[in-house]
Amino acid sequence: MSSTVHQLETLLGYQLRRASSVMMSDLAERLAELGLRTTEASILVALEAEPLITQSEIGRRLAIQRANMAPLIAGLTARALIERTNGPGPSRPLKLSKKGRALAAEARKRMDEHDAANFGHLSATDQDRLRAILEPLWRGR
Amino acid sequence: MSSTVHQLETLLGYQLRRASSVMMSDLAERLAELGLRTTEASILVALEAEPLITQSEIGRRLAIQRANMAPLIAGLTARALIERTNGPGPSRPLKLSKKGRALAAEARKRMDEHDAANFGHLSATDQDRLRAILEPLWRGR
DNA sequence: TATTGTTATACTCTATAACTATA
DNA sequence: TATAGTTATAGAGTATAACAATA
Repeated sequence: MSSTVHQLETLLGYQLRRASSVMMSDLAERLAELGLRTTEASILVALEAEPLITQSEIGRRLAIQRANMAPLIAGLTARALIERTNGPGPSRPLKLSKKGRALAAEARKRMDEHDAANFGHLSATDQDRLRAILEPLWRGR
Repeated sequence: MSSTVHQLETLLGYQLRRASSVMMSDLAERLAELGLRTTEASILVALEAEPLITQSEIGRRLAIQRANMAPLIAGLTARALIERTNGPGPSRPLKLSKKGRALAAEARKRMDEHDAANFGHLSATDQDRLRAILEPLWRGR
């Protein structure tokens, strides 16, 4: 019956935050070897998975706001990793350049290695359980 | 045998990031009603749980660097939420003021509500499983 | 009018380097 | 010397507001 004051570690939200922070650092390190930040890599990989979508559509998929997409796309374009196509209207769908496609594949490989290194020890069942818990948290049930 | 390009959502690391991001936003909203940012609230709650530790020790517990602790502590001190004691040496252990203790309790309550709202639907077993997966990720096995 | 893309701006968290003061 | 605290500074991600161009 001691007046135990709860530690932050008892909170699942806190556990999630600390785990995510360490995971992001690990991923950032792996991607830095490719000259990519995590957001840049996620854009390349998203575009690889779904070619010819617009930058605002990528932003919607990755939860990056329009205003923040602009400089990211500008940077990737300046590095000749992506190109704008001549779509009709203001949208200008994006595509990976040859160089961009190769880098996207490399980035995807690093992400796979990151996942394997950090979650590979979990059983397939536990991996499925984890996904089933996490996904509704950000998709909103 | 289609050449399916993997989606980011298949990666557990990505799931963790998106979930953590949404959870942090939710928590930040709840704490903002108390005039606290997440880092500030975590410092108050940590100090409530373990009185009279130094600011660098708090930083070690919460993974906040010394250099970043300085302005945080200065801000909380200016708001009369914490006070420095006259410990020997350069350490100057911290303590919550009466006002700080009350706010820490409020913050802790918001954190509990946040956890309940977002993880409360999970069975006790699933909550234990989640903690057992997350904690080693940041403690380093 | 609604959407896209852009610019400007600001806030939060995090990171490194360098300095002072104290044991 | 090792640790604590501080200052300055920078990078990265995220947020809002406002504007122009296009359907």
